[in-house]
Formats: sequence, structure tokens, C-alpha cells
Amino acid sequence: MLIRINTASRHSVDGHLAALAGERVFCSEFKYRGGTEVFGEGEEAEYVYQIISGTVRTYKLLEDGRRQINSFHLPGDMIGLENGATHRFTADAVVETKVSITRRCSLLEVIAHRKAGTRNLLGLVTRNLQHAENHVLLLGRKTALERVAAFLLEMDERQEHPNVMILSMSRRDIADYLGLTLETVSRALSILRDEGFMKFLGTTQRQLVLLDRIGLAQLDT
Amino acid sequence: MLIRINTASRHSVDGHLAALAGERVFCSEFKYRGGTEVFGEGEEAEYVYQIISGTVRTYKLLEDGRRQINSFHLPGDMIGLENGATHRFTADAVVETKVSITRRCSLLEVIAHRKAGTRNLLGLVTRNLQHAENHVLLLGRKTALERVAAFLLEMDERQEHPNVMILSMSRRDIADYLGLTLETVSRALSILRDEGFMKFLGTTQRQLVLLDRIGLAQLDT
DNA sequence: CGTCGCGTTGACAAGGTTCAAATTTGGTGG
DNA sequence: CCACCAAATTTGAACCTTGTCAACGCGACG
Repeated sequence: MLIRINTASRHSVDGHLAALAGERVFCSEFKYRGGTEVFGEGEEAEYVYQIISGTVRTYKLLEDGRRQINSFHLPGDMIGLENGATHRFTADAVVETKVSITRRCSLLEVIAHRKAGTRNLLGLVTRNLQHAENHVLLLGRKTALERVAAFLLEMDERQEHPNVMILSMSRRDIADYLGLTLETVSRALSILRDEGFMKFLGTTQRQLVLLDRIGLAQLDT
Repeated sequence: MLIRINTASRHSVDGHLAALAGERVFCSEFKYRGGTEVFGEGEEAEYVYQIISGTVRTYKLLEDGRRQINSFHLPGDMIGLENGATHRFTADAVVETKVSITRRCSLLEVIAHRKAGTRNLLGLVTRNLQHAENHVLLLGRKTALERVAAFLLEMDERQEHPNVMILSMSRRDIADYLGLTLETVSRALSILRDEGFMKFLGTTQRQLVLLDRIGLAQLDT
């Protein structure tokens, strides 16, 4: 069990929750070290979270340890809003991550009183739905190379096409996201590097530069 | 383009849309033959549909023809409610299917005026989200046999555990739902039959009886 | 009675996994 | 600043599950 520290400070990311909640909602900030759990599958969904900085992975586990990562959440994303009383998956910080926390009941209360909120809230949920639908297509019908190309393009887009892309997650995380093994991910990345679609920066394997976004998009199909 | 016939008759399935929309909403009924399209990916999302009888598959296609079925929709299910202006996937009738049609704008109008509607509408969307999340786990991390076992259990549950389960979809449909080939599905079903988990009824391959639901659930993991 | 769609089964190929080892990287303490 | 160690990543080789291609059976329907 974590102790949540309430801070009155406003954060720099003026995201959806803040917009929805306005000033009236109790809203605190919290920091997680890399590898620590934000919430667990089956736990009571008391809080709703919005990423300020860092990366969160949400995933489900099978009994024998197989893990499927549903999504990586970057700054601005909201997680933890459930329809039922409990979380449907586990979320933990990939690297050091700051989040903004709102009580679920506070959020729903505000929405109930503001008609305008309905549309936005629905939008937050359907965004997750859309992502899941695209991921189903990727997992069901794409090859390893297509999946890795799609992953790079997704991260590139969500980081707003930076010159240098920084991957905060390990090869295993990527593999569990793409329904592959870490070795297959590594091989696919090597192929993409050798074929000139991208290159690693210096000696690191977590910073890279996309050299041919159009080519990657064609690979993705 | 289809001509939609407005009928004032109430249908037997008293589903969510009817409950949400009440009596004030223009609500018509329509019948599709098996194999015909209900709506297409990218089309304007003018109507929201609820299945009265039959089965609808929703899917996406890749350029080279690979198909991933997102979901099979049975009586009571709602489809076609999008956040944006267009449908994110194609939907077509698997067998002869009756649907109840409501104008999207009528539905949203009613919801906007009734606070109680928000919760229900959110529920309709999060149900789809939950299904997609479970499907991501299946596609990303389960073996062929586990997938087919999970499929049988899903259909069994959604048909409310009938003695005789009727599959309205072909092996190819099942395969495109489970991210497999039709041959692999056929082989998996043969294994499940040979091992006594289920049997086909008579000489048919679309009617079957589950003999060991607990065993199937263990297979599914 | 022939044809067509659907399903099953077999043989083989291939993409991805598994197991193993080499290499690199990043962190820690001297 | 450097040596050392643990963790992460890459690479290789054998293996295995699933896909591909093909043949065959069965029932529906003209």
C-alpha cells in the first residue's frame, strides 16, 4: 500500500483531467520509481491517473507468467478509469514517472454535473478502444517485422516526431507489447538498422533516429 | 446504398438502446442477408445498430487481404457507435440478421438531456473496450489450442450455456477472429473432439455439445 | 448426377521460439 | 579514472508450432 502525498501545485501538462475537473477537484501529484506498481489488476479503482512525465505500461499476466502489454502510456495519457469497481489490468512505471492523481468519485461527480464533460470523457475511453482495436489487428495478422516497424512509428508519432527517439522500455517490454520474444524484437531491429530504415545513436540501443519513415510505413503495410 | 424501412413495431429484445432512447427516438428495424455489409470502414457513422437476431462480424482488412475480425456480435449487442464521424471498421452480417437502427444524432441528443444516460452509454463503450483488451491477451500470448478453447467458451457463455451450441460462422471466420488459419482451427477442433472436450452433433460441424467446460477452461489457462 | 462451398486431413515449408553463448552497456566501488 | 560485475542486448543454431499447398470427403442445390 502506498501513501499518497497531496500537493497543491499545478503541473505543466494541462491535460484532459485537469480540463474536465477544473479547479474544484482534489488533485495531487505522485512520483513512482522505475519498475514500481501504480495499480494492480483486480484492485479497487479508487483513483484516476494522468501521466505528467515518464512511461507507464499496462498489462495482463497469464498464470504461467506469459505477459501481454496492452499499451505504453506517455505524458498526457489518462489511465485507471474503469467502468466497474476494479482495475482490469496492472499498471507499472517503466522509468521514473510523475502522475497526477484524481479520485474517481470526484471525477465522476464533476462530469455528472456538466453536460459538456460527457463528450470528453467518452472521447478518453474511445481513444483507448481505438488503440486496442488497432493492436488486435497488429497481433492477429502482422509479421514480426511489420509489428516492430509499427511500434517505431507509433512511438515516433506519440513523441511528435523528434529527431532522436528515446525508448524508455526494454526489449522484453517491447516484445510483450508486440506479442513476440525479445530475441525476435532484437533481430527485427537489427534488420531495420542494416537496411537503413533507422540507426542507433552512438553506442546506445535505446536512442535511435528514424531515417526512412515512409519506408517503415510501407513495411507496416 | 441501402434503403432503410421504418417500422414502428417494438422488437422483443429490450436492449440498451431502447432503454436509453425511450419512446422519443426514431427507431426502425432492418434485415440483412448473410454476407451483406451493414456498414464499411471509413463510412460516415450515421446510425447506431443493435442486433435483434443473427450474428454480425466486425473486422479490419490489410491491403493484401489479411483480415482480422474484432468481434462477433450477437443479439442484444450494440455496434456502430463511434466517437468520430466515421466507422473504424467494417461490419457485415454472418447469417440473416435483424437489427434495430437509431440515428446517432438522436441517440446523442437524448443522452445529452439525461444525466442517467451517461453511465449507461459509458458502459456500452467500456464493454467493447474490455472485450478488446481480453482479445489482445489472447492474440498476443495464447497458443492455437488455447485460442480455440477460449472461443468455444466465449460463444457458450454468450449463448447462455445451451445444450447444443450453434456456430453461425465458418471456420475461416473463426480463424480470422483468433488470428489463425482455418486449417489450424479445424485441427484444434478435431483435437478437442478426439480428447473428449466436446462433440459434434450428428454429421454437422456447426452444431456441437460441450462435454467438459472445466477442462476447456483449464486449457484456456 | 455434376458442381460448388465448406470442412478435414496430410506433407512440407517457414517464421518465430527456445536455448545457449558472446558482447555491450551502465552502474558501483576502490 | 578505472576495474569489475550485473543486466541488457545481440547473435547463432536447433527446434517446433503454425502456415501453406494440395487432396479428399461430404452435403446442398440445380
